[in-house]
Amino acid sequence: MNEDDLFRALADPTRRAIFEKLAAGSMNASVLREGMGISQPAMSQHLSVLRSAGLVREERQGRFVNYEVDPDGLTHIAQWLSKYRAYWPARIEALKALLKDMDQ
Amino acid sequence: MNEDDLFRALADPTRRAIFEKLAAGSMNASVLREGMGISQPAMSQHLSVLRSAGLVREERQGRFVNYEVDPDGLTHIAQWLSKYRAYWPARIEALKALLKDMDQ
DNA sequence: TCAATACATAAGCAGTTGCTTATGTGATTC
DNA sequence: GAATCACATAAGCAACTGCTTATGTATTGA
Repeated sequence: MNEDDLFRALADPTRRAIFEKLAAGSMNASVLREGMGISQPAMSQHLSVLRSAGLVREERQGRFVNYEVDPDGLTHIAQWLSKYRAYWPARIEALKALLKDMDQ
Repeated sequence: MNEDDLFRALADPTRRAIFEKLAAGSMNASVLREGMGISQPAMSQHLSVLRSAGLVREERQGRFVNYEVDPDGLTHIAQWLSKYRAYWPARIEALKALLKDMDQ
């Protein structure tokens, strides 16, 4: 779970779509695959990449494997991003709102 | 300058190193290449990728081309990240500090 | 226990990536 | 204006990626 794995995992649009879908709520690999237009092994491989990047974690439930967003990966990106805060324009309203949320 | 270009640009460790070096201060491609162990064309190609991703911008100065961090790319990543704020653990102190900086 | 289900792994392949050397293009300097 | 310097582009190539089909491995239920 290093920086390289993280950015490389997010570099693929299909994996970002999977991640985004999981962010809406945890689900198993089969449900996750619905409407994505890829084979079952492809999904399994993508989930493996996301998992070793720390973006997703799994929990076996019977013969299903439930996947959910792992905050660790997101935290790592936030830390990477924070290194460059000197370059952020002051007018990022969305981010300001985010910070206010975090103060609660 | 879409999301795909952004994450794909950051997926390469050499490009992240270039970006990090530029974050410490703008400089031209030759100075940037010092100690990086890649050829001049390789550097030119990396800078081209970073530029079309919106992470870096250039300004010709005589026969030199000065490169600097483009805040647009970072803003875009921050926006992407903010979509998943629901999953951030409350204890991200670094980010909290960042937010306080931005309120000024 | 045997068939079915959910998922992972193996193997192979076409397309992409990052690098190199070679060459082209502006800008400067003599 | 010819040589030089800073950088970009072209072409080619080895390595990597993301996909497929085929097969393996747990888990469940009849």
